[in-house]
Amino acid sequence: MSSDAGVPPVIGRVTITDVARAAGVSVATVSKVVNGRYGVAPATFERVMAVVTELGYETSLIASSLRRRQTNVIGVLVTEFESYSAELLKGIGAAAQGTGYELLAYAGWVSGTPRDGWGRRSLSRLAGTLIDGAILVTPTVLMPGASVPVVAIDPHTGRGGPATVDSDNFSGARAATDHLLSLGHRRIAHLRGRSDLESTHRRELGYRTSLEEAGLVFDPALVRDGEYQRAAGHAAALELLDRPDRPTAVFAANDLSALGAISAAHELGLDVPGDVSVIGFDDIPDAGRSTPRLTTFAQPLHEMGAAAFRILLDQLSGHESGLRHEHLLGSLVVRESTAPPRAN
Amino acid sequence: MSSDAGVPPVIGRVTITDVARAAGVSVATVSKVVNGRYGVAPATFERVMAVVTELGYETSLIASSLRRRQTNVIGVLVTEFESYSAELLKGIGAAAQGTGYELLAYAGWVSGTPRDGWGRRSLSRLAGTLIDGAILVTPTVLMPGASVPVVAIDPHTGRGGPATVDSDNFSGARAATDHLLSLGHRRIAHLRGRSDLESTHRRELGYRTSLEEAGLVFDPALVRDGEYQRAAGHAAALELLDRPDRPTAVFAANDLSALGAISAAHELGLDVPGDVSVIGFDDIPDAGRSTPRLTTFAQPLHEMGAAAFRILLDQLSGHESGLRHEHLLGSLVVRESTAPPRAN
DNA sequence: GTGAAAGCGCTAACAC
DNA sequence: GTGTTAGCGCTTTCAC
Repeated sequence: MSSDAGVPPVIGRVTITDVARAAGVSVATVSKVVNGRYGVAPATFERVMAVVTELGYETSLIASSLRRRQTNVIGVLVTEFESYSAELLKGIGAAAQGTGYELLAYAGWVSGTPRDGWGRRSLSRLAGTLIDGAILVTPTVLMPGASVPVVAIDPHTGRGGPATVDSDNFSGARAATDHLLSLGHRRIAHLRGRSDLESTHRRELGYRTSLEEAGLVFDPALVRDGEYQRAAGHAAALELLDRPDRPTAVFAANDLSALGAISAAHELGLDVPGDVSVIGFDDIPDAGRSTPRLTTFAQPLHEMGAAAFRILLDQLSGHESGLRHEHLLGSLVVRESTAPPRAN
Repeated sequence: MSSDAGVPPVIGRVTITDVARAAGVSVATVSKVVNGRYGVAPATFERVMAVVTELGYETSLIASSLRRRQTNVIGVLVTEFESYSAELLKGIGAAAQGTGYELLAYAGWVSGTPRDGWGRRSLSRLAGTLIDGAILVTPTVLMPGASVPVVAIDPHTGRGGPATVDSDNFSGARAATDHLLSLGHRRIAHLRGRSDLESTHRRELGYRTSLEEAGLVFDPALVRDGEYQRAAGHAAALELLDRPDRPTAVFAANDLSALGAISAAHELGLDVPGDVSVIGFDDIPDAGRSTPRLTTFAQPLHEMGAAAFRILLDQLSGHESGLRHEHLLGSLVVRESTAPPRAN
């Protein structure tokens, strides 16, 4: 019967005012109790706490963050939740355990709006109030004068701006292309990523450099936009593979578009890797479960997320001296989607 | 030189007041312009917009949500970001595309605090202000009187409370156990999940029911707590397998603990599935990439997430008639970690 | 030891 | 068409 021990029922959200009224004190006192400030009589403390428990009151993160300076919440800003960002998130989450910080992942891209602005927009909307610091995943524009510490993962920008964490896009692309080359492929197509991302250009450059060093002439007709997406990769691969002089291998700028390429090949009745080899980039979880299982250049996504969190923590605690640019190495993972070209 | 065309530099976050001052209007007018309300002269509109662009102003999600009724943001509340919640998140994210809602995933469990309360706490902190509705992932306590629509995924509670989405824990566990049974196993151990979750009990019940129907007596010594975690699964399996009368097969209540069991077996010099078969539950991405690849009962995590989002959207748009409890079916995925017991 | 009051950035009535 | 003002829920001086 404790639920009606003199405390009137509250409809909707329980606010500090409800608690104050029920406990017969002012909101200021409730605030002090809830935040463990000094200067409250033990008896008052008890009484307020009882009501707090009774009503199930929790201070509103929003209201308090509006007034306070810090929230102990770190924001992870992504365009949307897909494999890549989800893997980073796991790494960030693991690193956050035990630090006392809570994580808030925000997918701020509303389809239909221009894609570029999401990072800046999300940051502006959350920073300075809700979050103490932010990890930006693949931001496309520089954000000077951010009001909180920021770490960017695989950003478009160079090293001049905020702290960054990235992986070896260029050498990874070279490793992927070299793998195809060493298998004996000579007609190697490339499915490019999103043109607004720096990683796209670095991967394409790696591809072209490897081709060149192997003494092959770069053929623009063999390059298509895969947009880092499954559907786009599928469509692009369809065009590429549906012709007599089709390439014998495809280097996709990420796994999603590689997976799209595989399904396109299947749709055309082509065997992978028998008729065409496909290699991806990232090593997202799905890469290990496709048929055939995807050969890819693996990025250490968990480690990248964890590194970003650590750097941010450094900045938050005022260690300006902390490492500001971390570059992590990936590795080639050879599975089943690549093989020597069929003898002609 | 447009960056100093009469607009004073602003330090820190750009607020509506800064814009108002720079444009020579009141904050109310800026608010109207920014929110596209009627009653603003074209000239004023232009001028304000120019300053907004100039300064890079974005309305603070926090401040506006404190005042407004709705924010167009849906909260996904999880204990932490790990494989299970990450997969759900991807499904939710896909369903959210194009709906105009933004997603905010909040990991509200700070290690060191009691685990039970996180859901209620997170919800209280965000609901009524920041988010219009919430998807709770594996909540452990009922939350009556939530101030926003809520959908729970795999909740502890029955169907009396909020809308729910779940999978077939009982029949999935039966399918997993039956698979082991059909291979000829008779000594089958079970690694239980977290005791505060309903799914744990239903999976254990499925296991025991299958055993019983096969005419086997349930042996409590063959059941250990795997806690749904890798490390706990490892430790529990170590005990279970390091004895002469060790079981020939292990049914782990989820993939993480199954993966822990496999590493424990390897540590003991046991071959999987040669010496001991291991089967998991969930089919998280890692299940497809272990050595040996894990046999498991797959839950349709993406679909579950998408379903939860759809139900929430229904509630948000006032369709009280919408489906309130969705039950999705999983399927057995036989890979390499299970085989008939070695002939003795 | 406690409460009144100001103010965080914003929106919405309501004046002007 | 524009500005003034109140107030969302909270924290924090500063009186009492």
